[in-house]
Amino acid sequence: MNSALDTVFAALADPTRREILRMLLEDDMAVTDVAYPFAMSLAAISKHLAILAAAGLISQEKRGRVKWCKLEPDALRAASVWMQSFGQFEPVNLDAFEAFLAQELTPTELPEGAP
Amino acid sequence: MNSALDTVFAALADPTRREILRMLLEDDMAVTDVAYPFAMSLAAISKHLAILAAAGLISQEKRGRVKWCKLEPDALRAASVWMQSFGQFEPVNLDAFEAFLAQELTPTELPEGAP
DNA sequence: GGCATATTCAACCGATTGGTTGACGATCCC
DNA sequence: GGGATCGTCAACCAATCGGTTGAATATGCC
Repeated sequence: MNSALDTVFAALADPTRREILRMLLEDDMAVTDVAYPFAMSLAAISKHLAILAAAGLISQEKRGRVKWCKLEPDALRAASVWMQSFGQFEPVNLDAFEAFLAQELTPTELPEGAP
Repeated sequence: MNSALDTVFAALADPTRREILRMLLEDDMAVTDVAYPFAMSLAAISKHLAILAAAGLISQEKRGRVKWCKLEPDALRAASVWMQSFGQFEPVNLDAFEAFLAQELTPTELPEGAP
């Protein structure tokens, strides 16, 4: 029924894959460079990347010989929303939050740069 | 190394287990009652509950014959924090967010984490 | 052309997962 | 005591997972 959450959570359940995501948080990387710090074969990393891509957590684009991997953090949104529905620990009303955002951010002061 | 996130995300990767958590969000339940809506054996549900308990997502307390299952949403906190570290999808300044919360919530409905 | 580099494919392997069934141990209640 | 209810245990099964190795496919470079 809800296989998007299945694949996202399953992808996040492996520490190698979480570490890959953490690495991609800093910058886009080629498959070989992703594999370098890990004590496993390139083929294994290639499989992990395929799983992350299937979950939508990364995208892959081939330029020439090398395939670049890019983090797609939006794929975490559904999972995050699901988790927040249990959120006694994150008790905010999302509608109110979005209203807050809409009112707080002027067109010229984008979120990251806000003083 | 980081097996807490492993077990939590793995537990969340199964739709049956997520549905169980959703049910427990409404109220504590006995094992038999948890199993009732599912088209699978009681033993299967018992295993799912053991996995959720091992991940810390529920607690189980036996009173007489019946074993009561209780949601433990705090176990989601570590996973939620991990996910938010990727939080381009949550582009808001956290300070502003907390200010919003402080202003929006009356003192009687403060979240547990509020200062 | 020919070699090196980047990545995947295919076959295999052992361990784990999600499910079943049947037997079993507790507990409640008449 | 004895039957019904609650839940787990143990053994089994097919499918999936995470990894390996070796061959294959592109692509870049001299």
